[in-house]
Amino acid sequence: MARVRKTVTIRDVAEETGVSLQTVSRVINGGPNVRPQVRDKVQAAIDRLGYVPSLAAQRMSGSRSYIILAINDRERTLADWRERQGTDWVDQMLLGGILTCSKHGYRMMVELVDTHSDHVERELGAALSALQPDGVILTPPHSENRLITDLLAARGIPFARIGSDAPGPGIRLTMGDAGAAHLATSRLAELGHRRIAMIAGPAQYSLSGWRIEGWRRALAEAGLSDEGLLEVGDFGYETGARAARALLTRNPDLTAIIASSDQMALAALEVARELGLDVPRDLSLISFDNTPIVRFTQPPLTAIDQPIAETVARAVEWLIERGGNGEADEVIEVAAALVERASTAPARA
Amino acid sequence: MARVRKTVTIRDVAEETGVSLQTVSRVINGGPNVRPQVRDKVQAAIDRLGYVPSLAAQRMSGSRSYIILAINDRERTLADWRERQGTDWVDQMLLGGILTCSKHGYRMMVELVDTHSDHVERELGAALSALQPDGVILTPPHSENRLITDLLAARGIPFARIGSDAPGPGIRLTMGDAGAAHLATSRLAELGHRRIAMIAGPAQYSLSGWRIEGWRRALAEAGLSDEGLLEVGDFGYETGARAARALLTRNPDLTAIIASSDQMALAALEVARELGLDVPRDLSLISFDNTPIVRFTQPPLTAIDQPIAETVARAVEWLIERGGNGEADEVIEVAAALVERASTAPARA
DNA sequence: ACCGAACTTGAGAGCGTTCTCAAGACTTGT
DNA sequence: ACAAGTCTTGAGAACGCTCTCAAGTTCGGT
Repeated sequence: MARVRKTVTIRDVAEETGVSLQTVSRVINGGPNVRPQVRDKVQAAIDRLGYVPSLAAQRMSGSRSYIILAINDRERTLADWRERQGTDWVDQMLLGGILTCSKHGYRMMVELVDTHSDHVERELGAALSALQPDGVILTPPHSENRLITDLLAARGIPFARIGSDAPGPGIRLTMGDAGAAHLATSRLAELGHRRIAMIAGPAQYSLSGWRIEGWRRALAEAGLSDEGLLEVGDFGYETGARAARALLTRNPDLTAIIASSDQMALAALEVARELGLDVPRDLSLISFDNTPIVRFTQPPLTAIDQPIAETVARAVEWLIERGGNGEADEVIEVAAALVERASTAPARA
Repeated sequence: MARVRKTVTIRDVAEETGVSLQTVSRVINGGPNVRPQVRDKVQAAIDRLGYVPSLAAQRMSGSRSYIILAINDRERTLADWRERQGTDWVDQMLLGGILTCSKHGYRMMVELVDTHSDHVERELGAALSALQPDGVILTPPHSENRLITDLLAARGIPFARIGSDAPGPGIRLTMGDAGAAHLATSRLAELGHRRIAMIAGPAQYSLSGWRIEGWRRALAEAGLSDEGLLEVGDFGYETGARAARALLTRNPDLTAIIASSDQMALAALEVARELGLDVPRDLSLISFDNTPIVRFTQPPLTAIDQPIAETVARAVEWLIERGGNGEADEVIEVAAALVERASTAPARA
């Protein structure tokens, strides 16, 4: 019915109630110093007219932009996407972000930025100038890129670094990578495995190192060696397959593999099949990520569930609630969990 | 190095080059009537200063907002997400949209809106008022919601309806659902299958009907009956399992199933396994969507590849390029393809 | 050369909000 | 009851850009 042709502005509300623009503005922003009676009257008019402040205008007048910008790696995102490998990381992140943003009246935008180019600064700078976000969320590997963090710090934009605990500006969020790898490895040792390999992610991701560290520590605690048991992939299927093949041919006594991504675990599963190994009878397999895919493989994979959505949600919350005030030398750790499925079993005798 | 503390504005560029704001604005927007010499000088200054126009200010001054808003169903998105069922639809859509938007200097935002609530109008209206997008992309089931399309039409915002060909305002994009179902069914008939069942999606989605129609037509052409071969699910795993069980117990002679989503196909695969049926020896299976999951099941599933990303890309392109000018009684059809994998085989003798 | 047309440039208003600052109304303490 | 606050309200500028419109400049045809 209320067929809105012309945009309803704060002025309409002011005229409707007979107060000044400023008073309406105060009501909108929950500002102090407004008589309850006036506040109610204005709020009623807002509801009646269906008034919603224009984001653009709010931004213009020097206040917040109500936008949180999430930066993802373009190259990897595109590759995942093109090959339909399951970009579920993006998905989880987006949803965790959108939900939390909307809870606070914010919006989330996703920007794909190329890590490897010299244009990083230009690309990111352009996005920041255009959007003027109130906060930025950096995912790996951008969260470890000094160029980027410096740029953000110089502009005074609060930001969160996910998957990084390198010192420097910005709040840091991690997902308990070392602990998770330790947990997975210990569990395998508990099941009687003595030769437990790791297919790690690329070295430029700190989390790769943390996982290796957790794995090594658990091995040491169980009195096991890590010799010849580490291979590195790039999180993708191809390198995962190569790594698995190398591990399995080099170590005939291998009975368990921990892969640093679902894709690499999938590859290991396939390689095992090719080599005539049964999972989990001959080989136990644990993956990182726990994207939807691993529930439907044969057998379903035991996996470390990375709480990406929750982590991003926490990052958003921090940015909105405390992003404004100064230094943030804080590390938030969101715990990952081990989801046991059918790809793990006691070691063969 | 150029450590930007204060935002660079159009005024800085104007002063730097000694021309008026208006002239700089013309250069930015590629407007006509600027001497090449002046244009170059201004452009050089823009590059030198690293100037990027503020989206908010551009929007304010009455021109475009450079924002395309994509509306998704909140309920379904959340359910998918919570259960980690793979929200790949969102993913594909987002990426297709983001890429195309950024190619044209636009941005894409995702808004989750609840279909079933009476608040649809309010929720969407608020988003529109706040963002003032230059175009809106509606996905099913919103693309068929009269309340929504009317609201958009009344506000004069160009919009694209994906997965709907119901007459009405807005451009419509479909993904060849009838044709795809026909193709899948014919292929199965070709392989010698005589009893080919369909697990369809819910009736409120037009595409469910189109797929049924394509299936029926192909059956008729092959001289086959559809009796007792149709079940309906909600695209999710649970209802898919229920439907598959019903079909398989009711029809002992059934040798092929087409499922209207990957999740439902996965469910059918599991039900077949439970019933001791081998896929594809005893039962052929074709799914719709072709999300990453189906490549890694055992066996990998033959699937109709829904070109979601491309469809959204086309929608975005249309909105940006021709969204402005008036009526859009146009239907764009993006073709789906059949990707054959190991879940289909000749009918058992 | 001359006139009208087309091209090029600039000045100023306006978009919808919030910020700063000042003025008026109401309290409180003595 | 009066000075000194504290609350409440409003006026006007400012944010960065594009629009409209008018003025100045160049060009083509005769």
